[in-house]
Amino acid sequence: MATVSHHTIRESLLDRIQRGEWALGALIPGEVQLAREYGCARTTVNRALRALADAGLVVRKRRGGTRVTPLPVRQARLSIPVVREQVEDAGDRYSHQLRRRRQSVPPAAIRKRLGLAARTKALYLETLHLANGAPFAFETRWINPAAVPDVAAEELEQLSINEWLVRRVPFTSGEVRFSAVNADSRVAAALGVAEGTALFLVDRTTWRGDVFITTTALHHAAGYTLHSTL
Amino acid sequence: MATVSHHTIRESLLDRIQRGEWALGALIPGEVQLAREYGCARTTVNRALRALADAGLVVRKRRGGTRVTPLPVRQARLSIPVVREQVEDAGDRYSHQLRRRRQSVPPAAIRKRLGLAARTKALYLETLHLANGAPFAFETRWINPAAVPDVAAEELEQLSINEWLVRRVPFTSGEVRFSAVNADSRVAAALGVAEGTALFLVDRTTWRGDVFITTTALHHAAGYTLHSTL
DNA sequence: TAGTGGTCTAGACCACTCA
DNA sequence: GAGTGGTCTAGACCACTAT
Repeated sequence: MATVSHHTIRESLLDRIQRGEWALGALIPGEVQLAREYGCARTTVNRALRALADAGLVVRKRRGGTRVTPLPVRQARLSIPVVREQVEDAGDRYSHQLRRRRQSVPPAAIRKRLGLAARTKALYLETLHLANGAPFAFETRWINPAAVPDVAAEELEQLSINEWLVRRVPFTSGEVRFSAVNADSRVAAALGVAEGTALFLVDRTTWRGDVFITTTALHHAAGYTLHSTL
Repeated sequence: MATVSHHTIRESLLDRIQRGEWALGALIPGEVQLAREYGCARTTVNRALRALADAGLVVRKRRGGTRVTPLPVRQARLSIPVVREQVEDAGDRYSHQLRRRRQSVPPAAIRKRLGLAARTKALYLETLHLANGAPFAFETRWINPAAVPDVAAEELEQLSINEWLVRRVPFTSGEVRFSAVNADSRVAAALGVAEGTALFLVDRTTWRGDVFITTTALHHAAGYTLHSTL
């Protein structure tokens, strides 16, 4: 029997969309109709269409049918790996240095983000990540002490705080922000670049339920590129 | 009857993973087992698990079972909208200026990327995108003339080339790169910032099948931030 | 070779929303 | 009210791979 997989149908529909069989914003045939066309169960067509909808290529509405997305907004999926993996995936040797570690009262902006009471101390860490011994990224991080078990200093020699948290403290949601900044003197010194150099900054905040866990700023060395396919 | 939806199961499993019921890398019960536990069809459990796998929280292998991802690599989904929408979504008024438009022989790097023969001319465009009249992003773009129908200059007064291409020329695949660069004199002048200012650069290349369509560099004004949830 | 996930089917009922 | 997608079920067979 002619096996018609949801992959086949997905590819076929994608092709038909891209060839312009249906205009942008136009209605495409319903699931029942397509199932007849392709000679398969409606479930199979449904799965193919759901995949296309996930990819943002069609928009589906009950009773309203399925339409080609009017203005195709392509989505890029970025994976945000642990720094060590980024370095090792590039074929480089990873190492890290804990540069600073203290308990202190965070600045107001951070305190608010971590949901701490005034004058409460939090854990502050500065880590330098290296690739083949050269600075790769400079990380500053605040940790909500109430949300995270104690970290022994010795542990941080083995595992960067970055990876330690990923392994030990699960989070339920998070936010990332990417931007470009000129290196200030402190970061420039840490990364060994000239002050003012454009750096790729990744800001991340994570929490579990409604408890903030940590917020971190990762300044990547000059030339760093984040890429993805569309 | 107690309706057990794949959403319910997904949430429940997510919760159990996040509460640490299974260690990182540990095997979780099979689909049949879970179906019994939740009192539903295997198909339903399957769908929930597939969703978790898509999100990168579990890894599934035939015969090998389903495991909690050893090192959870969280994925961020970024949508890359048309510049106009970015501006308008922020509540600003969008406008654009076509600053330059000429046919010329592209530099070797670009020529190679577009797959053009030596000395072939391509279309080069410079566009300034504005938000409330202030520079928002400066776009330079090379277009493979063989892949794209002629663009009349008048059309580009109505629609930026960015949006014109999205609407008129479907593509099948693409690549994006994000990085930080110091503004050179030309870009600095266009955006009205000091030379050396850190700018967020988005490089995009798209093609249809194996024909290159266009490659573009979008320099965003200082302070631009791209964000996403994890 | 056996066990696990991957997938398809045929049928059913539901939920939403457009006319 | 009716048509479309959303989802669940029960059963089946297949494909991969760990042992």
